[in-house]
Amino acid sequence: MSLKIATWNINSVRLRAGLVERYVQEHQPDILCLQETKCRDSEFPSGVFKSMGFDHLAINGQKGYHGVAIASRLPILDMDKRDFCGMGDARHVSVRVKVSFLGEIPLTIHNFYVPAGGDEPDRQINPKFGHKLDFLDEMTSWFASCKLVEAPAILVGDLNVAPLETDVWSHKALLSVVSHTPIEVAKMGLLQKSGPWIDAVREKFPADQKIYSWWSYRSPNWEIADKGRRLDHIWMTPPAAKHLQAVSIHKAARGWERPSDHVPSMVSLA
DNA sequence: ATGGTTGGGGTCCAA
Repeated sequence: MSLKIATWNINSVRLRAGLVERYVQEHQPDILCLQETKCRDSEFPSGVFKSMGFDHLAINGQKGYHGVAIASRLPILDMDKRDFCGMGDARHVSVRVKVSFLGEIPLTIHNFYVPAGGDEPDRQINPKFGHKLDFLDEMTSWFASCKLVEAPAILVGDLNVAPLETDVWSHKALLSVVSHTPIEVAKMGLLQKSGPWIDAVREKFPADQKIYSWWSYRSPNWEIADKGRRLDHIWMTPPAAKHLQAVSIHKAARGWERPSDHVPSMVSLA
């Protein structure tokens, strides 16, 4: 009686379908949420997922950029997607699944790919940064209007914000680097209150511990230099968080052949 | 302070 849910920015699901197979074999998630699938729905390698036992897929893709998907061993009762900021980007998909130990109300899973926000942390000169801030604001107001608190829900994905000092290799060096600026951290804080959402990863890895889920491709010595950031998150409403058993971040996947720059994060519920 | 790498689609943009 347990459920394992994982999230992974795969940076092209077609190119890395083999790495997904390896991850699934080694860690056996029941539900796998992917970001940056980078292909149209018709191009999604559904056969690979079906052959691994993920009979139920909710896909929101687009050509070339972004794209999210949820692969599930459990039946998907229904799926939804929302076009945050009305730009036509495929950055959200959600499903509901029945989980016996969570009771009668289905579990809702939201999978997000929040905009990276470009290089310059100033919306006047960098519209991509403005888009990121607006996206976070819209998530906050949308969840605030959902009245989530009594239902079991999980929010996962590449949120492209590392909120804590221990979510980055150097708090000081990254204060003006997009992903760790005070305005992004403040907006993420408001988003967390909108559930309220509990940061499941930090339930098991206390805030005094450094932990990362992403290492840039631009660092040839990613492991030695270890200039990582925790951009990928798993959050839960209290009725789901009650059942949290374990959290793991699979750093080894960053060292696999032709890796994604992100590694998978997983929670076990029981 | 700077430049470093990757993927997709096509000779450049987003990350």
